[in-house]
Amino acid sequence: MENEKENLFFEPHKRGLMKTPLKESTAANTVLTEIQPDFGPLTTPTKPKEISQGEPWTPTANLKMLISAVSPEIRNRDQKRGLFDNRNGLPEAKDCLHEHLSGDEYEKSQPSRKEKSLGLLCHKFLARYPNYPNPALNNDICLDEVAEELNVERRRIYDIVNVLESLHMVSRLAKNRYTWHGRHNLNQTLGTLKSVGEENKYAEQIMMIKKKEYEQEFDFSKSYTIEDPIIKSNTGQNGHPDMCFVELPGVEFRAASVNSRKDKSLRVMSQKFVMLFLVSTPQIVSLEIAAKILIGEDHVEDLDKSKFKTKIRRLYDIANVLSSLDLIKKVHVTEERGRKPAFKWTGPEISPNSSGLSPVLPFAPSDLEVRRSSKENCAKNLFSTRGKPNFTRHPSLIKLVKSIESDRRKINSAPSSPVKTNKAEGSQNSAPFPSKMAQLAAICKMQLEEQSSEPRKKVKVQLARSVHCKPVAPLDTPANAELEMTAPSLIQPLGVLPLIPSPLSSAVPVILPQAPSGPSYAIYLQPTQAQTMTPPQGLSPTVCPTPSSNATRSKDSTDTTTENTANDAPKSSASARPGSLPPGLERQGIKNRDREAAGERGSKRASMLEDSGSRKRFKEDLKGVENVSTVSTSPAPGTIPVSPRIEAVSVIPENAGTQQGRATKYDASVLVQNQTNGQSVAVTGAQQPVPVTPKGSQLVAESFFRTPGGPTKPTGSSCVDFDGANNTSVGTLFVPQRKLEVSTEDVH
DNA sequence: ACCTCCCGCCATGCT
DNA sequence: AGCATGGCGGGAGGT
Repeated sequence: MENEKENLFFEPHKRGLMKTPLKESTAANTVLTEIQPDFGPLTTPTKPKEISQGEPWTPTANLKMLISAVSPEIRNRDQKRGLFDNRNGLPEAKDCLHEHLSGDEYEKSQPSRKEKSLGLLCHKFLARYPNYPNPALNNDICLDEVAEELNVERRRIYDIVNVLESLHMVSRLAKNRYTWHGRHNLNQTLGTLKSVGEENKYAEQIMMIKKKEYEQEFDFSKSYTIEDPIIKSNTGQNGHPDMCFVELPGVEFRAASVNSRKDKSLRVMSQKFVMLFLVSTPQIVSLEIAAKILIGEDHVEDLDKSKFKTKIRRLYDIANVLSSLDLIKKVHVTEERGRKPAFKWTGPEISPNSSGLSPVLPFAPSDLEVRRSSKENCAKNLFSTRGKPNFTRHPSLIKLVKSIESDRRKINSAPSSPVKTNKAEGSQNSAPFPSKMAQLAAICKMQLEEQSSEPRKKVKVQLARSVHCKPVAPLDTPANAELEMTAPSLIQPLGVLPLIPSPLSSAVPVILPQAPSGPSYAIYLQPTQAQTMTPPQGLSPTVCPTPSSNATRSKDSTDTTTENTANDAPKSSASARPGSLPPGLERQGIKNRDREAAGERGSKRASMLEDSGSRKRFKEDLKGVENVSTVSTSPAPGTIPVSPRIEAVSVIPENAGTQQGRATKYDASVLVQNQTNGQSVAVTGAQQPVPVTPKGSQLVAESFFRTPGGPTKPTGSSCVDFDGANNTSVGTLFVPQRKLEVSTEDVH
């Protein structure tokens, strides 16, 4: 196809091809590492030269390097040919290439570890596909091909794909084949994950953990382990043990094999990890806490070290991919005890897909309808088969099915007009980069590719925009200030909040994918349709304001601080975020976001663990709690007497762009809010006034299923933020006295 | 010394 | 049995 603007729609793989091959030097990879962020020179790629570290790079050079590094083709040619596979240890190849090199030299020529990092690999992978692929085109991904082109073992591709799958950015089509969905479903997915996270009371869990830690520090009493009831509670007892993979309609697993491991898979971990960010007010999650929570869900009991380490390893893998997607960025939280690795959410602000859950959400009726339909679709799929016991479906879903189908038809039939998205939205634009060299390099490369491949300036524009956007980012700042102040207030009685998982959660309808029939993905909206979409949940965010203050404070001990970093703001990076689209594009972007309205919620699956007795107990507690929790959201001021720890936080931002991204994406207004509130705002792109045209149905695909209101829904969207805040705050409490420092990490 | 996390063995489960 | 997936953790690069 001709692609219009950017080549967004061409087939995914082709993109890669488009790149202009500069020359690659073996060193290219190396270069990547060091590449500087500048993009300026996107245009002319010069020849790449290898750069020695330390050498100053010119943008052009960087680009070249990146390209070569990234470009599969190039790599294939050269590296592949011999160098590349060190692993294989093909001496011959090496020899050929590096005959002249001595052992040391040879080694140096080899790609460094960083160059082979999953994060960089992910960037390369992502560079191959548009953020918003044209559904009408063939968006299939052949794992073998990708692995070959990127010169990596297939195992690595699985790591990436699994995480992308958790975000519904890809879906398994068949053996060795995946379908690329890009960011079309992302907001929806995130909204759903947020809802599920809320239902699972992750915020509370986080708080509990922090509390425990805090207590331990002070030797309060026993050493708590993950085992605490609270944690456990979430986990299993209620009957809903761990949550299962949250699926979107149309994006479900089609392979039984896949399903078999669903519960343990990286995918689930990835979703849970994302949930933690979405429910946390400061949106900063340390690996330690994430690991504890994840372990807790699985098996509280054995929290042995090895298990913990393994979990951490996995989280790094996931984090690398999420970082490549610009959804999170690495930061460090510094406490008295030391520095702890953590990640900060830099993705879009998400309001939970209320799937009906929370009345809170202010959707326009029409929107609701739309969502429903989408849900229904989901439902359809979900219901259909798959019997995984683990999943639960929400009753309300059923209703929707009909409408969904009709929608689906429409959608399918609808002509797809190329969406304009600009890919720029994605990472490419992001001029601001993350600190990490690798990322930068990747980004640069992506940009280059785009340019080369695409015609356009759009990209440039976007870049520019992104830059502008950043200002928005400031959100954080306020927060920081507040934090400190607030922290004290945050204190609550330890026991106050019931961390207990809500029973509801169990109730939560899970969407089951069904796989059977044709790939639903086909359904994806078309641009127009997209527009139609309802405003996402995001609306509610506004509501949140209150929380904002809370939020601010609430931040967990750690994070809190950090974010503010102004830096972040700037970076914002619009870049990556899809949201940040050029004006024209924005709409589309928005649309995309919107669609998500419906959310499904996953249910947890019952895991094996837990003792029944405790479960019961928890369940009961939960019930009570839930109610409470709903309420609880509101902070209970003063209850707890803990000393706040967050006294001083120092942020060390480096790059920081965190939130900006979000801001970028969303309207200014939104941004404003954010700033005001601090982060709490959950704005969804959807809101944006996008005039859409309707074909409302289209959305369908995207929309997840949201659970219709679950029974009680614990927190409304707005509440959510709130909760987070509370939680956080709580966390803070626990942590008190430490000084937290957050620093974004750069690259090293 | 600690943080990261690459790498690939090998289990799992479908075909 | 063969192959696709992907859990898992040893061990090494980076800082």
